[in-house]
Amino acid sequence: MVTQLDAIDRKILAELQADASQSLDEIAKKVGASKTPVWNRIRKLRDSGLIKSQTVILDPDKLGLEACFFVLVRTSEHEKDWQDRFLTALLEREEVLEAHRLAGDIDYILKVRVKNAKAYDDFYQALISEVKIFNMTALLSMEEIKSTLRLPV
Amino acid sequence: MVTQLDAIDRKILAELQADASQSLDEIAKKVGASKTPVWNRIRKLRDSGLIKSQTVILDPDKLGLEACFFVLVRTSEHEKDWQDRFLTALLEREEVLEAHRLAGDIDYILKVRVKNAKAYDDFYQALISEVKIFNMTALLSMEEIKSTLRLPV
DNA sequence: ACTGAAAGATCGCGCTT
DNA sequence: AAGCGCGATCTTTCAGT
Repeated sequence: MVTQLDAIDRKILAELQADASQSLDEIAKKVGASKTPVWNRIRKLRDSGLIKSQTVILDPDKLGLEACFFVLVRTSEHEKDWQDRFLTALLEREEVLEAHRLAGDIDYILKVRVKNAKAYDDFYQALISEVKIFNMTALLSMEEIKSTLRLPV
Repeated sequence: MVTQLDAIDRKILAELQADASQSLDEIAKKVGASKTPVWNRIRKLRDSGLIKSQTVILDPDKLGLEACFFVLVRTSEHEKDWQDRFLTALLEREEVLEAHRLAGDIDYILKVRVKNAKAYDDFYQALISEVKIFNMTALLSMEEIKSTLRLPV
């Protein structure tokens, strides 16, 4: 936490998270301040890195990416070299939307978006041919109940 | 997939995903077309729902949300009423960033962002007091290797 | 379907209180 | 720090290829 946020900063962040295409005037009106202070605050939030970027959210189904898997990965290898190769493989593959290194029994979890089960298998085969993996369990999402990157501010 | 995308649509989507704050001029130049057609395409993409929304991405650590858990949920109840209450609970809780209903052994997976382990326990206690859950396993993320909502277009 | 132009909105910033 | 206001820029529309 770089700096303390006040109530107005939080309102601004909430508005931007809800819809970043709003004009400065609209945001200013909603948070109950005028343009200049709001503009200065947004700039500060950007510069501090708290606002990392601005993007559009696409509908994966409409892009034909209808299958979502969560993949639990266990490895027997814990050397630096193996880890580097594994990480590189994950970063390079655009079907991998998230990858986390975990504490405990399971070493990694991935979120993977692909066209269908066949495409997942292609991904799986490609990955295990690149790096040795002890065990990989895929959990198939049947329904996305909730998906947000809206953080409580 | 509502409509077939051509190469220019894909380039536009890639640019918008990379940085939605770019001006129309910049995008037009990068995709090698002029403003008006780009503007018309973007509007079509919006109207079709392929572009769902525009938002800012915040840094969770800088907001003090330093703990990320993936939660595997098994339930013994499969009635509609139970499911409704569970879904409502998930949708209401802002620390739940993602929730998927799964095929197979594990019924649900959640992604939960909170301040610390204590905050996770608060969430956990609140949830199990609201709805009966057979088994819940939390996987603690040690490191976010990759996190993107950038879909391959 | 693209180009170019032009009206209107919005931004970014300096000046003032 | 907040408000005003102006020039510059960007968005959006439209007539003409």
